[in-house]
Amino acid sequence: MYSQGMESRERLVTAMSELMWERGYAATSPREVRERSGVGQGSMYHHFPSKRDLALAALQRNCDDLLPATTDLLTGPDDPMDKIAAYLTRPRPALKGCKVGRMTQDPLVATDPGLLAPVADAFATVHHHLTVVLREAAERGELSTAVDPERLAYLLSATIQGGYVLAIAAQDPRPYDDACAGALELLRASAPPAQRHDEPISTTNIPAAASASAASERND
Amino acid sequence: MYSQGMESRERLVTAMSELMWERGYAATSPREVRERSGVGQGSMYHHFPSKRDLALAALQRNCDDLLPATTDLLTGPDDPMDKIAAYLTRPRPALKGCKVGRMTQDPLVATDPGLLAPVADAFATVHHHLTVVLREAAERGELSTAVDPERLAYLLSATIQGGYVLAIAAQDPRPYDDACAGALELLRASAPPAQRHDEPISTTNIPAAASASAASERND
DNA sequence: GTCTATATGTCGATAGAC
DNA sequence: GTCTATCGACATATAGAC
Repeated sequence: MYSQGMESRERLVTAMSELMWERGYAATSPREVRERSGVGQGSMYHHFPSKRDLALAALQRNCDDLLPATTDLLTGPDDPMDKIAAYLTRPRPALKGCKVGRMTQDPLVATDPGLLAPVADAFATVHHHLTVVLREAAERGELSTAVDPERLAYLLSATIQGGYVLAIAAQDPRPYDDACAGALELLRASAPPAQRHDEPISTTNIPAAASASAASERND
Repeated sequence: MYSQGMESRERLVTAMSELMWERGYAATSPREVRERSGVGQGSMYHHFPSKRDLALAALQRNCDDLLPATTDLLTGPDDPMDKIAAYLTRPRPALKGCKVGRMTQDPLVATDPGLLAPVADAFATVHHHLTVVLREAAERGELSTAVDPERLAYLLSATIQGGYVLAIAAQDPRPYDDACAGALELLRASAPPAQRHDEPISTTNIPAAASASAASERND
């Protein structure tokens, strides 16, 4: 139930949004949406002729919720490697998974091009920005020029998405935090020796990732 | 429908196994299992008192199907970095996803410790073997000693699992192939200069990953 | 072990009054 | 725009004969 001032349509999208994150698309029923939103059966089908229409609006909403923060960060004025580090260590809900990425594992979404489109667009946008920043970092000698920035960009997105999978399997955010921390350290370790300004090579006393995943509720 | 010689119980597990991969647990109905297995209603509930019991058997089966190949590879006699390379470039069904990892995205599985256990065990086993091999590689100077092998092991598993997410979103195996290829190249690029015996540093003419994901049907 | 019949609930949607 | 009533189909079993 949400505040009375919120319009029905808005409440429906918000409820569907949350439920798709918590349970996925196929597993979310109109009844649950009605109950959580406090909107009646008639109103619901007035605003959205089918469950799929509501899901499309909710999916779009979830993408719009997550993308701007990432885009702003990656296109900001900071040093490229600092932006990569910030992207990889930003707090994320490791045990809840990604509002957007999770949708790819729902067969009803993955086989429906219309529903998959916003998800594909979101990942394509992140990939583009990551590629640009990684290329800049390589040009400054802050990471290896032996690996294609496009590939590295896919690697970083995959690390985050796969980190969720490992964390949920283990019911522990650590695999997520470790995967992201490992990616960042490996990027830095690949930098040409002249430019390396991080810690001396050592296998002991590696600081913990300070469980970035525990804190906030950002995502992709 | 499967061969007549197959026992009912076996046919049920096989059908459930396939359907859980294709559609997930929540979205698979007893009716579909009956139809695909050709086993009648009575027989089904004779062998498995509930859908969950059948799912547990199918999940166990999927883990048993995938683990041995990985374990054999990683504990084999080859050079550590060769084993890592083989693990990362092994053909996998990028657009179908992982039979085991996919289960973490099904809310009904993720919130049921009994169902999640075989999944958690499978990932823990892979993580253990990867850690051992990565540590060996680091000791031989074939990759950076600046990154904890445990973290790298999580990174590699996450790369594969996240690669599936990106490939399905894009409906194209390339993000999967690129993420894995990028991880391997980055590992190699991180090796101390003395031991690097791969290609000279260059940003052009990087060979394609030869779409490993298209070929076979191995998975995790 | 396998079969057919039956049961109870929910899904996703439609109808039509207000 | 919102309400209540209703619908046919399917989900997840259970009952009980063979």
